[in-house]
Amino acid sequence: MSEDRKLAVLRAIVDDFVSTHEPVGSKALVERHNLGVSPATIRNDMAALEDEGYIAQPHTSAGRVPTDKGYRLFVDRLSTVKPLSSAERRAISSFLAGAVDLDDVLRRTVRLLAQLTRQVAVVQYPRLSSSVVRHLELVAVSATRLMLVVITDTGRVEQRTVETPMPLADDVVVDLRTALNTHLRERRFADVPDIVDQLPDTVSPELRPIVTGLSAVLLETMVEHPEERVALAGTGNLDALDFPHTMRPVLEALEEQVVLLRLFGETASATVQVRIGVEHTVQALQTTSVVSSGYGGESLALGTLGVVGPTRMDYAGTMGAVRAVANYIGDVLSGR
Amino acid sequence: MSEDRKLAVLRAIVDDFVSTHEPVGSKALVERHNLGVSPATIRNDMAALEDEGYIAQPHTSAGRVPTDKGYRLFVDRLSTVKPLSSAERRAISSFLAGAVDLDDVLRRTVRLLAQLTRQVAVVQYPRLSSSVVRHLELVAVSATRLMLVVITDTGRVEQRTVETPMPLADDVVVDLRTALNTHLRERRFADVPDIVDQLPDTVSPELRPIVTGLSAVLLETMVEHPEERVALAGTGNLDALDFPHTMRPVLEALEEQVVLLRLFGETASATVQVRIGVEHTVQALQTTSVVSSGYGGESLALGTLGVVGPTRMDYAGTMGAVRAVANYIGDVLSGR
DNA sequence: TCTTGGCACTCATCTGGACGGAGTGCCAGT
DNA sequence: ACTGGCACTCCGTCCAGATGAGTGCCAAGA
Repeated sequence: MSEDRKLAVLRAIVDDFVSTHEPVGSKALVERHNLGVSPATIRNDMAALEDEGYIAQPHTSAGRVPTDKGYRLFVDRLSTVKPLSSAERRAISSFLAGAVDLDDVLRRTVRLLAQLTRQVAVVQYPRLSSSVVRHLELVAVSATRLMLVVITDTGRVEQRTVETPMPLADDVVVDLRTALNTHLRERRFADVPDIVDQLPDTVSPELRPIVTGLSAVLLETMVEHPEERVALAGTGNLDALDFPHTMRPVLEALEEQVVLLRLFGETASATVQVRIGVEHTVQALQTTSVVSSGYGGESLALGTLGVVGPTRMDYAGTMGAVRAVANYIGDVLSGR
Repeated sequence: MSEDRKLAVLRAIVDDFVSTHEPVGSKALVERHNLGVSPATIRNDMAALEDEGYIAQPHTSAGRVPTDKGYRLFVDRLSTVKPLSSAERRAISSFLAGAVDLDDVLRRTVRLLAQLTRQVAVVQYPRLSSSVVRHLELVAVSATRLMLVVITDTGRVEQRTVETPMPLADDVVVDLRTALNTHLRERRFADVPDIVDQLPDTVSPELRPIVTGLSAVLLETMVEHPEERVALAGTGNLDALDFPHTMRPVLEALEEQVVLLRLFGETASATVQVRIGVEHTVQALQTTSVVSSGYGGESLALGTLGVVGPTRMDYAGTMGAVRAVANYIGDVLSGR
């Protein structure tokens, strides 16, 4: 029995099943692909593939369906990432052109990705940890209340209010703002903790309690509790038929930012990664596959984006779209 | 035939159908409600209600189902808003306590509302048009690029980048910032257009081209294109069974911010409003009902929030939850 | 040793008919 | 104005049988 043909059969099964969404049998297989052998031979190969766990039968006398393990083999060895058509490339640039700010860029990106793949798209905002502080702003919103605004090089804006232990005069606020910017501007977020630690020592004693309070909030905002955000689109592309009982758990998981971030926390590199069905650590996503990629250039790793869909998806096409969009948005954001 | 009893019958039908989700017949009706008459009598009433368009039969010899018109009558005349239980009240305060910023408040609110109603919740960010400018910030992100940040009294932060026609020195940026704040701080957004118009005249001639450019962006950001935002939660609560074919159009509509804002644009007042099925101007939502309310106090009208669910929903309970949450968040946000 | 045609077998799906039950509309009687 | 009775409609379910796609296995051929 030819090992090569066995793989060809697996590929054919995946192809057919992905497009028809129905179990595929030996006869249909030889008709639709020129395998050059008879159905009986295919049946032998299929039996072997089933023994090895790559395909399964929903019930006796039905065709075969790829297992998660089968998809894995397919993705690893049998499929090549499909480059986008030139029409699709054009769509990307025209879709992203004219974005006015970071929010807008990400909103457009996530919708674009959802549209290209006809699946649910998720785009993580540029991670704070790999950003640089562009500016810190301190605004008195009341006598004892400051609003702290952090602006990063990627255009991300984070804000937070801080209670001060005593009322502050306007010029004190100015001093504080200057002090903060002097020490933090153009510094990488990764370096922030060390700098913030020493911050109270750099100001006059009477300001120290205030700065100490500010430092705590700074740390919390920028390091400990860096509210990483994600944009989501295309939930309407989910097809109830693809999910055994309901798609409720999937929708719930998608709404849970924590889950999405965990998902992406595991994908750092700029290459396209695929996680299939049971490979997920999150229970609710074990009926789905996730295709993801970091964006922002080789070393930058600004963030991650990807799509979530049924395990039965067009991996080649989806991987192509994810890769293309990741490249594109990486260029856009690092060119800022 | 008693008009009162006819209404009682309608109420009973709505009650039963909402809880069982099955067409309700005359016999079941007299059993479950003490109407004090026989099924035959009820049948007469039902026939009348059907003639008048309040209820309908899915097919001959099935029970009756309320029509959108029936729900409308029910909501207007037959149901009273159900106050929350004390446990629910407690849940609200504990859920909202500890929110650190506006984003956090709205995120928590929308999840809370989704959880209380077991439906899809939507919360609009405080409308810019009814906000007051607290502070304007101008940050040079490169020689010819400024980032404009607007902070409102409700804690909302909007940002936008502006290209300047010529490179700007640091002290010029400071001057500009001061000028902007002098004229705009503490002004209502509604007054912004007039002020911005006159802005170029208030600065020295050499700054005029820059200020003109800034003015345009200011207007765009704050008035013409005020990116109103919404928070969404609970899409997992949608039940596929409640929607004829797929819930895809509903999910798509929910993702479309424009649609949601249109939905809410029509709800300004602080009282709870209900829009049922075909009453929607948006096609995709005609299989749903929306319960919404403005928040932010009688006159303030900061924004709107609400829930989207199947027309078959517990209107009394939902209206109670929406009203309570609107009150609560109104207090929280105007107390800032 | 690999491939192939043949064959018996399994089992989901479809069909059509029968049946029960829930529900209705109508009518005549109180 | 209400009620009980009655005939009728039509959905849902169950059953039996037919259909057909698909399999596994085997024995024969290359």
